[in-house]
Amino acid sequence: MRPQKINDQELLMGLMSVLSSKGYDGASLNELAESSGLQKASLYYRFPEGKKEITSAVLNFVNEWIKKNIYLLLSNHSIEPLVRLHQVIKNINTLYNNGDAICILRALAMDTGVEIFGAQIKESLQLWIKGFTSLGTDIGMTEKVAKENAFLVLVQIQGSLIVSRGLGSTSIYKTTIKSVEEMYRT
Amino acid sequence: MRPQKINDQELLMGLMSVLSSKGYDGASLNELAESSGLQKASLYYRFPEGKKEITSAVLNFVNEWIKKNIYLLLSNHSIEPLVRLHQVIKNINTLYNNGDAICILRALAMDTGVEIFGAQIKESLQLWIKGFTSLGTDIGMTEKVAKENAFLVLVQIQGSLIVSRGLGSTSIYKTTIKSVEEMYRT
DNA sequence: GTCTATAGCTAGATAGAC
DNA sequence: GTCTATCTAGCTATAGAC
Repeated sequence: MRPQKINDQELLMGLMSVLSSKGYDGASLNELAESSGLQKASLYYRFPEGKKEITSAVLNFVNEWIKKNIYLLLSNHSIEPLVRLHQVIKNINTLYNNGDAICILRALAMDTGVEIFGAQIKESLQLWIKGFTSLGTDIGMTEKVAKENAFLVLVQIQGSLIVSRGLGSTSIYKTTIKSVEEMYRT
Repeated sequence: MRPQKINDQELLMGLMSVLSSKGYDGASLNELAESSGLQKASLYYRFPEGKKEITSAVLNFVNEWIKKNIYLLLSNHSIEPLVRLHQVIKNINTLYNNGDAICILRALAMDTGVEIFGAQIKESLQLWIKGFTSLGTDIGMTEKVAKENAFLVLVQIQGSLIVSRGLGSTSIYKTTIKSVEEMYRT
């Protein structure tokens, strides 16, 4: 029982960055190993089922991150709604490197990825929507309007990440983030 | 000089569908050949530089499609603005199979694809934006507002495609299309 | 211009030393 | 628990018949 060279958190963060930027098919085990600081064979020790298990573990990690940093925070009634939003926006900016990153959920939502990881992707998106719906009702929106706005936030942020990447500039991401903040200003 | 078994248009359409749903790394030459109705070696006859040339040709095809079915149509002053919009929406619905397809521009906008095809992706996105900006100014928006709305249309449609795929339902795509139509109702 | 067959390589995955 | 070395399958790409 040797000590772990790399702990789970570091490991998953490295793996996530490769899966996000390259996608499931594009991420090779060599790259995944390199980014995580382990050799291929060691990755198989940590994830015996290989690439599928690696990806699934990363998606669980992402799901936990979203739960903690978006969903639970937006549902936390002991914090002022606009303060929650402000903190969540900061977290989202960190997650997406201020618009310069590819969302792993979209990277994996190709034919290959959806077939295998569809349920996990859906779960994360739903957490996101539930969080923003909660925020909306807390500032006085009806359930219906709050849900519509929550979808709009998700749609616009995902879309702005695509367009930012396609145009090679994060300015539309930044504009979009500002307009999201406006949506909840009372 | 044998006759071509498959013409360029059919060929490119088949290739596009695989590249859209699988992405650049995920699309194998075997799949590309199968979807196009030719054998691998025949694909190399048509595209001597291989997968890169195939993808580049498909992106040119997409660019021409967008130019004709979105940009030029939206800029056609001899048609009523709202009629142009209506027709363009129909074309977009066809392109994206009413929300059930993956946009090839987003499929290729991963690290691997952007590095090689970034300029072509950017060109198509800019055509889209220019078209909707034209529509906006024609119904009385200032240049600034028209451009903001054009970005919003692109961002929302791209985002709604992602979320539709992630949730396994096209309903948010359809809602988004309706709200786009609303944006230009005078 | 399209095909079958195959070369050469890199992918995912495993064996076994330490 | 991590490593080096290696297996096999599938990949991109090519050769050469028709």
